[in-house]
Amino acid sequence: MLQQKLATIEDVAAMAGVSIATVSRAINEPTKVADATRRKVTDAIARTGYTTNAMARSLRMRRSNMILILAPDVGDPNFSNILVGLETEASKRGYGLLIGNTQNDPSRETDYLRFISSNQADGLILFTGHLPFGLGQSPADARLPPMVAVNEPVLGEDIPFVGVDNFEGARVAAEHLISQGHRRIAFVGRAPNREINRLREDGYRAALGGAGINIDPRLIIDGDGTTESGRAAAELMFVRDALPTAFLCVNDATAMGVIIALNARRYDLPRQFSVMGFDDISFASFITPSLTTMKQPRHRMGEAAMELLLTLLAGEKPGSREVLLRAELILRNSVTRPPG
Amino acid sequence: MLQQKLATIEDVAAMAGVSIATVSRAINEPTKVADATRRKVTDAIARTGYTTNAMARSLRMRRSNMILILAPDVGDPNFSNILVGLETEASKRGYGLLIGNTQNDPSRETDYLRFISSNQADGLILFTGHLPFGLGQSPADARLPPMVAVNEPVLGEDIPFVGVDNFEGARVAAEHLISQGHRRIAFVGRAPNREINRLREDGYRAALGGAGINIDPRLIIDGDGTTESGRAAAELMFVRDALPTAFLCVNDATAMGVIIALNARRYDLPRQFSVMGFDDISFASFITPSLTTMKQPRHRMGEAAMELLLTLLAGEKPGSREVLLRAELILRNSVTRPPG
DNA sequence: ACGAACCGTGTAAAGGTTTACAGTGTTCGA
DNA sequence: TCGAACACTGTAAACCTTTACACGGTTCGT
Repeated sequence: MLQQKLATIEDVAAMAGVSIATVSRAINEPTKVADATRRKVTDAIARTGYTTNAMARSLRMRRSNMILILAPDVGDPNFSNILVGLETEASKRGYGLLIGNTQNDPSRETDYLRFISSNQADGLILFTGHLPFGLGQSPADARLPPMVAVNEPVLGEDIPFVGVDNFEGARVAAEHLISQGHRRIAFVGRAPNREINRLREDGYRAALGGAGINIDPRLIIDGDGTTESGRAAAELMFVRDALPTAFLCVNDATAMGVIIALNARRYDLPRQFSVMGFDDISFASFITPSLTTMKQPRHRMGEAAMELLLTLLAGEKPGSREVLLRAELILRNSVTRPPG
Repeated sequence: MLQQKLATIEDVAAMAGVSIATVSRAINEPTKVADATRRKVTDAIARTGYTTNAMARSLRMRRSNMILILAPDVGDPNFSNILVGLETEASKRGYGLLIGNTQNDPSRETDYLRFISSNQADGLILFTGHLPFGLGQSPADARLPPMVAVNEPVLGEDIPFVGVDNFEGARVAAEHLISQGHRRIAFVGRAPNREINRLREDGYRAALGGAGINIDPRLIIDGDGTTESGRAAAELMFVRDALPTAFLCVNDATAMGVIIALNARRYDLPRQFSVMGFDDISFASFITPSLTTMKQPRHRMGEAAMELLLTLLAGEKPGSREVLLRAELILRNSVTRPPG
């Protein structure tokens, strides 16, 4: 009763009294096989509990129906929702997801490429913002595997990209602050060498420029996007004694740092200071005051990225090699009119 | 210069002037091949850029060196760190991780089993707390694939388990509150049919019992572990007009809900109420007041679970089929002595 | 000096699919 | 009635490894 070995296509063929070719066709191109035969086959499949051996199939077909996800940090609150989107689309199309957490370690990036070179994965989704170390440096492998970058673009490599329009989103955010009456607006999280940060800063500058506001350079503070950097940045402002009425932060984590610092100094938020984030991570609504921010359509980003990759994989020309989605303004309690 | 097709073992063999068997041995059992030959082979490998085709290898070896991770929600803040632990151990041993996000949808659970039955994954890590739907119901597949449950045990199935000692952890937490002088301690997040919740509640009861404290049943409130359920629970206490001096919450998310509710009612925390969580998720330190909680050794849980699974996979007898790690008390600012 | 043990290598089978090609039988038009 | 077109089905090759087995050559103990 209990089958020791898994049933193979041959067992099914024997039971149905046909050749293995016919079984294969009955499964993969049902129209090409006579009704009666097909019934016999499906019957035999049910009786044997047969499932196609994916390894043999991949070997023959030269593709694995697997996608490798390369992410610097799977714990990033931005990551998981995108992953769910990726996964929704992937499993809809019969693909599986292989996860590679690199922690920004070049050797791990390289290591994970073995999945590509060994045919265990057909394509690549990049969260890292750069090509995996070991890919594309030598001219030998000018042939890059099919891949798409998500969330963070890869600079100077013409890699298809799906993400949010950071420039536009930051501009909308800054304009919201301006519309509330703020004129002295800080930007926390400057990092010119990180594309996302740079774009958001540009959006901020564009909004202030558009409103005819001169930017006090002391209100622009470096940061690496961590909560701690936000906290430190806020403290720095007090040291410099150049205070804004509102903080536009490069992301929610940074904004939480700013809020923590201001709370610690016993300011009454948002009455005395407005704070705005970007991303709308899940905890943004839990901090006090709950965070006004720009929401990234993460699920859709994941879906769009996977969709793009799969069309690339199918050898078709994609509609566009860059998909920019709009961030949505989420109004909560951390922004109000400036004091006075 | 650019190889159209990937090099196979045959190309390497030809270039090195040996048979493919020797190449295979030079790679997999280097000691079994003469030094001079081995050098010729490694040389040829380098020149051709050969990598073993994992599909052919898996087909032949009947294992894929892949592990399927079945999780209800990859966005769970508890999840990612465990995943990193799993991944650390897995890639150390040459295994890859396949991710299956089930959203507690039985059909998705079943669907993901195709990776097991098609030989694409050798083993299973279960975050779900139950067998995937479709496994183990019919007596036919009495042969379960190698698997281990992590974080949440599978009830009544004798599945190897790695997790935290929830009973002991909750007891330590409750004892901490008692040591601060609390006598009226609420338990938020009762859910008798969820093993984790049940154990934590038991630990709470044990601590209070041990201290000779009678438990007011009105201080035990149901909850599903979400932030919203914590908020609702706190509100319910006010309605019931049965207030504790401290809230022991089944997890951090619930605790954050309680804190949000108390903050909203303008209580001064922790002076008027103490709140304790369990898990130490990353945001626990960011809420105000920062959360005193029990830290789960998530990274180690992941490593231990993968280690256990891999020994199972190797056919060896594991040291123990259940690994219970200790949760660590993390002192922050949400707990103090009761008022008065 | 002879057999045993051993070392290094090659031959060939096996692992389970997909699919080009060939073959058989039926239908249909002229 | 005959050939062509057609609808199904089968044969066998190909995908790329690993490994049992066989084989030839050395070493070594007696």
